[in-house]
Amino acid sequence: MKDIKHFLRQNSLRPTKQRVIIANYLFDGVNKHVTAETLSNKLLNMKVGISLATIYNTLHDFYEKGLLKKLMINSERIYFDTNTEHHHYFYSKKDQKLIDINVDMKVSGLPKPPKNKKINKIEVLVHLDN
Amino acid sequence: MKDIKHFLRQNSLRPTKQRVIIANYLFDGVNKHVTAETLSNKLLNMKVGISLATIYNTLHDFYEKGLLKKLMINSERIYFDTNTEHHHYFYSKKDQKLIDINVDMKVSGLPKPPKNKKINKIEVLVHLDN
DNA sequence: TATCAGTTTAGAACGATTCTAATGTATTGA
DNA sequence: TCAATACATTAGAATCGTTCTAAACTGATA
Repeated sequence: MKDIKHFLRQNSLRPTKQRVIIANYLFDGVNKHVTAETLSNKLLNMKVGISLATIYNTLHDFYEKGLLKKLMINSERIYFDTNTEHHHYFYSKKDQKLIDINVDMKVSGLPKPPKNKKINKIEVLVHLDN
Repeated sequence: MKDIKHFLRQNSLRPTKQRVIIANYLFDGVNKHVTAETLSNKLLNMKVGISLATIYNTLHDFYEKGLLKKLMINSERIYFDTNTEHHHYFYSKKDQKLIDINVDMKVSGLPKPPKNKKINKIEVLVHLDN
């Protein structure tokens, strides 16, 4: 509690009731992938009512401060990942589920980027069947 | 013209005026990445008016027949790629542009997929800066 | 060439997200 | 401690890409 407030302040975020609740859930030490909807449901399960607008605002604010990574996995909704380290994913379309790949992987055979462009980062998405 | 109609029929698609126009544009031998919007604009430039609903229907129909690949690059719109071979991409967020990577690449260090799941395909997305 | 299944279309509906503007609250500094 | 104010929250409206609806149209078939 105390440290979540501290943590928010450290990141120039005013520790409001809603942000504290959401941060407590998101940054509890277990990495998570959430959407506005899954987060809202989780909060409802916890008997906490926070408006959707605030959930969107908060996810966005946390993202802006680098506390969340934004994922573009499918075009239906935006996923946020509490693991902001560069890493890769397994993705099961059937389960609509992402699983972190937390080991180093190497990509070989990469061609040169186009003129005047440089490589920022390489993302590997491993699609799962079944 | 003739062969586009033939091509559509081969793929169990009735060669209507609109589908012929769109297929002629999409499958002219030059690979393309389009969204419903960019395709609509392109058709308007060509002085062809095809309703948005038909554009969506047609892209979807072509996709269903395996003539287009659907891309989930960002969550704002759906991209379709006329190159249906498995391949990778450079992506420039700034330019909102995708560039095909048509060389073989190898990914090493991949962990085992979760129980009861098997790897379907591996997609590499190379983000460009600048 | 009549029939009919499949297609196109305008516009309505939808769903995720963003915006608006009114209300509420954490922070500040006196 | 409290007033002032800058920042947050909220319900509900708006937005925007996409899908649906249902009426009009057209390619295929016999």
